Amino acid sequence: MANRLTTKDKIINAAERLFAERGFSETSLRLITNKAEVNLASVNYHFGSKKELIQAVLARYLNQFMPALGRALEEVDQEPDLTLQDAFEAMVEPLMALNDVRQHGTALFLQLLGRGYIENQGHLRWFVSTHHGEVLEKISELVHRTAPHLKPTDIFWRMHYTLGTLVFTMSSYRALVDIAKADFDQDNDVETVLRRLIPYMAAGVSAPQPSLLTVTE
Amino acid sequence: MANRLTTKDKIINAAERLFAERGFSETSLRLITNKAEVNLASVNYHFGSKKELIQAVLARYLNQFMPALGRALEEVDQEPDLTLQDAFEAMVEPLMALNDVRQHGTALFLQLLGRGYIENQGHLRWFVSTHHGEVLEKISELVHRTAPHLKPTDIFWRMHYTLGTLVFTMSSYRALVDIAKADFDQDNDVETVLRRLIPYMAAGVSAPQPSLLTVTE
DNA sequence: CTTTATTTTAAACGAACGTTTGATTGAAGT
DNA sequence: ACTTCAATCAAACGTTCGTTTAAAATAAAG
Repeated sequence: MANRLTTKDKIINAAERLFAERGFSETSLRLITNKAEVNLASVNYHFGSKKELIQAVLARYLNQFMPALGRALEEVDQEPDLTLQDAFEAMVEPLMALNDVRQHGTALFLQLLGRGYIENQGHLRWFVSTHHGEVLEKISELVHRTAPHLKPTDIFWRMHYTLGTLVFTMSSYRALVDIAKADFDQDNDVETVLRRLIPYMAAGVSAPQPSLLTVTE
Repeated sequence: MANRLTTKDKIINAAERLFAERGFSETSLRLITNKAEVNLASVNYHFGSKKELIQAVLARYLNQFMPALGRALEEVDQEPDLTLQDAFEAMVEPLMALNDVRQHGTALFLQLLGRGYIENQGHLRWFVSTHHGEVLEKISELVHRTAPHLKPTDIFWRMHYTLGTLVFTMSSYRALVDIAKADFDQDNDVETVLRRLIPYMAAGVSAPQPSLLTVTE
């Protein structure tokens, strides 16, 4: 009957759920420690500060996901006639694998990612691009290969559009799934929501980009 | 030399800038009233509460934008062979018109919209759909007309993807424009950023949607 | 000018927050 | 058995927050 989880794990498990649901600054340490059934002071004892707890929560997923994504992209890069659709689909499995590290891990990670990007202006963007820059490079490379009509600057913008689509959708994940159920009687799990996104993102990224300078009338 | 702005306007002008930059809950009334050079208590005197101030900030833009967007959509609806690209381009002018109501109004509005959607789970989503439901209906209708291969549920999802693309891009507006300048020596104003988005969104929304149920392999 | 509303002001309120403290516990090492 | 040390705990600390109060200042009305 005893709880085999360490205090540190109980904290991080409760924290990520609440962070994903309510955002970082809207989630107090008192709420986390109540939910985790540990003492308030144990957060600062085990993690140092709230900020370091947030980083630990994000790092647990990033450290698993980014290398796995890198490997999946290398693999799909061998494919001779690769489409952008294929490249995006290759990202689903590493994302879904996060469900092994933790129940609802995929949804939690994407929600946390969205929260992190929006809440703290540019901080997470910097962290990801410096700690996992090679993976981002690889994605650019694959996009360039499968959509050679795009200039590097177009690829830059469209990767950010795609990130926006992904994290905004996932940060509203619960609400959207509930509406889809109520209005269309349609059930959606995480993987369905992800796969539903792919045609949109692939078509968007590879769309022709007309010059913006010649447009007046 | 005298300041002709009322206290109420000074508050709302300072508040929207800070809300857009830092988010609602990260912006204290003390910060707003310092920036606006008014007394702390005047917020509660003129607006009642912080929550009502947030609503007033958003309402000022929504009440101008939504009717203008509605008119623009009605107009473009007359067009016999309308494309989705045209429909999206029709939204640019109402958005840019927000620069008249306030300097940098377009960027501010889109940033505020993004903050509102993400920060308070579902509250703004409910407000917009109940107060401006006809305009959203009109958009769905136009999408259905220009992309008749999509089911209503597909349109629902893709409208939210598009909203995500738009508000995420605009909430990172400053950072993205700066990176584009540094890495590609490319200058972008708000309208350029908006128009650059359109091919992506139009291609994404009108992409074919394969069935998700048959996929198992 | 006097009286009445309206607006502005300084000050304080109570609540919630992240963090620190210092005592207490319980297992490991000798 | 005694010591050591990491872990837990209740309690408090100092800040910051949104909001309220009641007096002072200003504008409007008679």
